[in-house]
Amino acid sequence: MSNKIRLRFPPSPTGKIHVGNMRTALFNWLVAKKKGGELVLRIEDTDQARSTKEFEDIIIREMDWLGLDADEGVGIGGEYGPYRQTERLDIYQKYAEQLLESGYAYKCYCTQAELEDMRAKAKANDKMPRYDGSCRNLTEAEQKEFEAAGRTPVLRFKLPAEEKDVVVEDMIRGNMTFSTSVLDDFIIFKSDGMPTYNFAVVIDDALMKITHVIRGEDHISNTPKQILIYKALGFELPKFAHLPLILDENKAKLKKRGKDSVYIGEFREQGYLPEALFNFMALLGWSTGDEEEILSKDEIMARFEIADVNKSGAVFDREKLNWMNGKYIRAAELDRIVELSIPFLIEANLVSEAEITSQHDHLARIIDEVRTNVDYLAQIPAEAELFLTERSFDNPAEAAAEFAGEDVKLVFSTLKQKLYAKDQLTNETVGEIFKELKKELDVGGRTIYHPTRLAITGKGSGPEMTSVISIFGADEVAKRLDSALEMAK
RNA sequence: GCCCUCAUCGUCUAGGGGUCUAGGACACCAGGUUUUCAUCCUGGCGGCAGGGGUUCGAAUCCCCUUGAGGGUGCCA
Repeated sequence: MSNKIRLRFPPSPTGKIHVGNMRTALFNWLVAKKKGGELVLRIEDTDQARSTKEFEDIIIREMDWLGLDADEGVGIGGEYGPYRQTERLDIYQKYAEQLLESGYAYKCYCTQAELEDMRAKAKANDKMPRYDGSCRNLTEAEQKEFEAAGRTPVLRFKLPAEEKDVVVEDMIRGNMTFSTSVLDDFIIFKSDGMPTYNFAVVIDDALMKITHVIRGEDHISNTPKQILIYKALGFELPKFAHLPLILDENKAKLKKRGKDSVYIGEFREQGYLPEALFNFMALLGWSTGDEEEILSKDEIMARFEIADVNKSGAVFDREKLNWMNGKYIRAAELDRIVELSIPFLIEANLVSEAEITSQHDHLARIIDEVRTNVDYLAQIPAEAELFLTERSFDNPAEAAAEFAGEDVKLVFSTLKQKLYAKDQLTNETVGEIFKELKKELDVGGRTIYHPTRLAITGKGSGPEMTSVISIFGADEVAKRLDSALEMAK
């Protein structure tokens, strides 16, 4: 047995994983890896109505994409398994039994309707909804009676009379005190035979030897209940840290089944780079304190301290993510960006599957040119289109008028001639051509550039002319120049 | 309602009694580079929620108010 620290990421597979959950995974990963500890991936699937294998697969796939590798857990294995809660029922039952025997739990036969009634009444009287404890001291005869009536009991945790205040020590927030008077005899086993969240986490975290529990702020009020269970079972308490929430544009908690696409998969599909999302998520609720915000995984890991995490919620700012992702796209190896961009090009019907090998260098040249224009790779086709399709004018009549302008003919013919005079067209050589053109011809710069751009690309703006021309090559440029002149007639 | 938490530019944040006429990043605006767009560079706009204390001195400490968020489930 080592004294390695052990952390866990325990999502429930009840929806597609989004940045809120993933940021929690990220911080756990950071703390674990930084200190040479272990990260456990546990699947909390006790909500039978909503949990699906599909969502579980998505969680694993997206963690993998971001490089958040667990050391142990679902899909990996380990000595503290199984790691899916539905496969640990016998374990929960055993501890529930123990609680029942030691008097820390009791069976409750109240129906959902009765409980709802109780809640409604409490609300009407401006009281906090608390279970009234009606089943707390049922005799065996009474219990038999309920069972005979076909009622299936739940198990409730009996609040220990000796506990007055429960103090949660939090690595980020310091101490938080809860009076047991605001707690009630909460359910630990549902009538469907499943443990509740508050019960299962404690058993699992204790048995899996978790040393640090880092989770969202939305779990703060669960913590005192869990601490009571730890104590009742004689388990050692882990350290807790509650992260500030990631908020939507309305400053509300991100919803797992919400409408806004903050799902990790959507970022992947839109061509965000994992290291950009990683970097961005790390900066939600945490910062290095200095001015550089583009940080590698290693830098983040080296500088991350859980105690430095903020206490207040952070709004998810897509604009800033876009900026950061664009930075990463421009800084990345071209080959990688090309590989990642090709599917988008195929999807947009700009190239065929068959062409990608023969056209590879040409595509790479184009992608390299247009990457400066995009925030994410799904935007590549729109930018690359003009290089991969026939020319089309937004406004043919206006273009024709432009081509009919004074000196245009001269500019085009001189340009053509110079293009063929070079044995190679690169940004540099094309740049020289334009310099010569300006010097030799007595025309304004606008008369050179604007009609030329319009003739070649059909658009009024776009990538630099030197790139445009060197990408198209002399023949294609000449062809387009000629046909532009035809339009002017 | 009750419990808990939080509170610096529109957003993400630095700041932990004097060096703060509050620093950076995104966004926005302007200028430069590119005779275009974008990239890139420079500059600008913009904030300590309010009120009381404590102190020689408060963005920083305390209290109250206000606001926001979370919880209040046989969801996790």
